[in-house]
Amino acid sequence: MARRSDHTKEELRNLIVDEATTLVDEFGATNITARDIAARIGYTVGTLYTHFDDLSAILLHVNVRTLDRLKTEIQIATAAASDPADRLLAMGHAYLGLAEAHPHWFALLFNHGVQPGQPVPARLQEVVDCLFDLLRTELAAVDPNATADQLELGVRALWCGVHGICVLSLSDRVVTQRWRADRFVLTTLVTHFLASWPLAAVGGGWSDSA
Amino acid sequence: MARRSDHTKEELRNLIVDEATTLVDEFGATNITARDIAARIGYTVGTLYTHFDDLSAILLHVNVRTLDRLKTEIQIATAAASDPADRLLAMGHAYLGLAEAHPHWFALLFNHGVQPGQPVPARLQEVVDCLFDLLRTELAAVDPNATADQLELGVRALWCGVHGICVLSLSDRVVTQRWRADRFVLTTLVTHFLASWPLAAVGGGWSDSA
DNA sequence: ATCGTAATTGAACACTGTTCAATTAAGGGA
DNA sequence: TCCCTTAATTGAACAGTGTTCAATTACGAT
Repeated sequence: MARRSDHTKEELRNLIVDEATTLVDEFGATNITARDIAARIGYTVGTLYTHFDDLSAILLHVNVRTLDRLKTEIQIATAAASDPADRLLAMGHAYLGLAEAHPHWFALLFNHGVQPGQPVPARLQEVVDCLFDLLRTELAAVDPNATADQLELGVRALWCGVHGICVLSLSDRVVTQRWRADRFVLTTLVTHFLASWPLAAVGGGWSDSA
Repeated sequence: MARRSDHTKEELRNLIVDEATTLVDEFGATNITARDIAARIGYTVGTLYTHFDDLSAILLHVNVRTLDRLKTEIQIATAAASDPADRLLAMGHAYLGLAEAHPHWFALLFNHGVQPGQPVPARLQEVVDCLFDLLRTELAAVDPNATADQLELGVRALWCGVHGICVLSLSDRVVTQRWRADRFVLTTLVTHFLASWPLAAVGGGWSDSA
């Protein structure tokens, strides 16, 4: 039953990640199995391991797709706004939008950690860096007088804030009452942040280049 | 080998949760097993299931402990500060402090979700509500003129922001470079937020009492 | 002392990720 | 055309997981 000619090595790899992505989106990463993926593409479970080291490796590639899509949607959202502050707000809403539309992708992205070992996928780091750059550019445009240190702190603070909204939005776990105003919270956070940006009081002497 | 007299029903329940809490703290929830817990307290795995429905139920009780501890530490931090704004900042740092000291507890708290079904543990909701109340009180003290709607949005925004810092701090997953300035980020976020609090522009007409 | 009740056991079950010898197909050389 | 090397695919195994349940054991009341 081996069908070596049906797909090239690379096609099959993509096929596996495609199917994994679909399954994660629908059922969540914790509810899918290696045998599920294999069955849906008409192969046996053993085949997965000739193309990937791990099930974990497959899921990491799903994360790359999620980040790629996030980047795309953020770029689209940015293009639609004209003011730097508006662009930052739009980026936040795009972030939240993807998290709401595909919670399982989002959960996998931040729960499925890389082992304490080094092997951080290059493509993943690359997309993250790109997103940070987008943020930094816009925040710098809001007030060109901000120092580099302030800028770095600000970017991080904004990212964290928006991310926190997304994370808590997806978990009616701890905060159990379903919250229907996440977008208002997002606007509140970003607007307040930008209203006093940059603040002279914070932003000096934190970077430890040790 | 049954030792019914060694512990009462309630003592044994506590013993199980105690051991689970310790193991989670050391190894992380994903790396411990029902048999591990049982072995460490000198019982068999079957015993766990006469006292709890699920392994998941045991982990939920671990979460209750985490929240209790969080509440305690936040109250301690609050007591040490005199200004409302300082208290809010101190609460944030206490939050981050626990997350850094016990990352596995923290991860379990926000990853181990309750099923879409209803059974939200009462004690859990109770502690969360208490924490929100603490936040609301302090934020109200910062500016007594804020409306109730603004207050609700503000509390949520602050909580989310701080939470996001904690979450991303614990994951060198996506943002892979280890970040040593989380406390500065926290100060930046909270300070900026409070510097323009409350903002008339946001805070009206978001609450849908439908 | 005996009995009934209930906690405890340990052996099973179905399922997971993962491995690996054996099988099968594809391509090249005679 | 046939064979032979190479490599992808298989399917049956393995160890380990959460979970169940009849059988066993110990306790408290009679």
